[in-house]
Amino acid sequence: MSFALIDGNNFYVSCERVFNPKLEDRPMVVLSNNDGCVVARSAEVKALGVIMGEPWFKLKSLARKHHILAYSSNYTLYADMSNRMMAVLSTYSPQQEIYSIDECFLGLDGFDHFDLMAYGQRMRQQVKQWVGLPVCVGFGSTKTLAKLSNHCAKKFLAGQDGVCDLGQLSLMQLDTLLSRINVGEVWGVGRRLTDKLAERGITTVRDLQHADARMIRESFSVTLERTVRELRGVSCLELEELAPAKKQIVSSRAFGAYVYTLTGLEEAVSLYMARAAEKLRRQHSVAGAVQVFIRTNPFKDDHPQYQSGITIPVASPTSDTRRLTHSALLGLKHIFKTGYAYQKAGVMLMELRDSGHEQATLFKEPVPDRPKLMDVIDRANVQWGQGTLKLASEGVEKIWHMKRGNLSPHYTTSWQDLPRVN
DNA sequence: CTATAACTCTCAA
DNA sequence: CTAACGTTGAGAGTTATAG
Repeated sequence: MSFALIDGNNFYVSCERVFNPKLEDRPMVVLSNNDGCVVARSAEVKALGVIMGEPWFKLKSLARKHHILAYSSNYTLYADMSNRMMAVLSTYSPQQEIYSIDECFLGLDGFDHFDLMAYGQRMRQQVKQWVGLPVCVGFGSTKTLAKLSNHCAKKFLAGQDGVCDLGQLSLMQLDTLLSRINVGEVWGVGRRLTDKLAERGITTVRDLQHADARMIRESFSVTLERTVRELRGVSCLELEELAPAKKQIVSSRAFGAYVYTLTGLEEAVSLYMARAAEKLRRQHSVAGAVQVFIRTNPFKDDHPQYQSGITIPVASPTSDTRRLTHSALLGLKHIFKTGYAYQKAGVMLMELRDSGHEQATLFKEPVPDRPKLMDVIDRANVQWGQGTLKLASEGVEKIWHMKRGNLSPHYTTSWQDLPRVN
């Protein structure tokens, strides 16, 4: 068994460029919610030294100097583009694992005598032509190696034209290549681990590949030991074709403007719970407990700080927005303290299980579930847009709404957003 | 004491 | 003019708590 890992290049940036070709070759970024941080960078911006996650306001002067364009994130567009890309790639193997919005693994069982380099080129070419997005392809005998291979393809380290197959290198070539890649590029090795590994003299991928497995398990973790094995070509991570149901569902957001009142927080929590409950119903689960949390802005150290959260069990597991919201608002009242500038709130659905065979309750619920009502609400919001039907507790003013200063049109999902051609 | 729950840390996109 | 810093999910490891 071997794997392919296909990854979109600067995915969000590339999505914007598909519909606005003037952005090609321009230094540009896409920002996180509230136009807060840089979450995607074009090659031109990377060359200027802009790092991932940098707060946008800190880049303002650099941006002026180099005419960096910044787009608010348009997740509706990116999700739709992702679906198109995944659909094309799914035709290249009977086994696909969609790992994130911009990357997927393919299982290559029985592709032993394929010309993988040519196969990868076909994927690239077809995704570019049919969807408009540039991608890179990496092949390897384990998922970790396929990931690393993709990294090489992107950096033109051992690949040609955005495709790389580490399996085609001789042992000597591979050894040399791995000794030139920093250990931090390995899947699962973040900044913290990079530092800890460096203390033990492990700085390159090659170092990690040859590290003593028992030492790694004892000094680090079983996870890293698995990574070492995978680097040696021993497959420890399987392809997960169907995503398992989530064990928890979170909906949280920073506000566009500080919120000071309980009413304001109640509106936000109601909205977040509506989104979370939609996700819950989509995977046909019910929740046994609800967590709600609020906090002030931790970056403002001259402001009084407060953060709190509370978990409220629901009387019986449910996916009914009204009952879940009721519990969340109960919790919110409990933790709310007046006199603070709140910057973020969120809800979490916990103790999830399959709906359908719910435990019969001993006592009658004060508020009974209304599954048909929930179904009508979900359908209406899909058909006519989010927020078409909602609970009154969400309110209407929403002065705390996200900041999205430079949002591109929903080119692929809204007729209204299509530019007029005259 | 052990078993579990709750919480913290790390990583990923 | 100033102030302006993401979201979601998982897993492992550690600490607190119940019995």
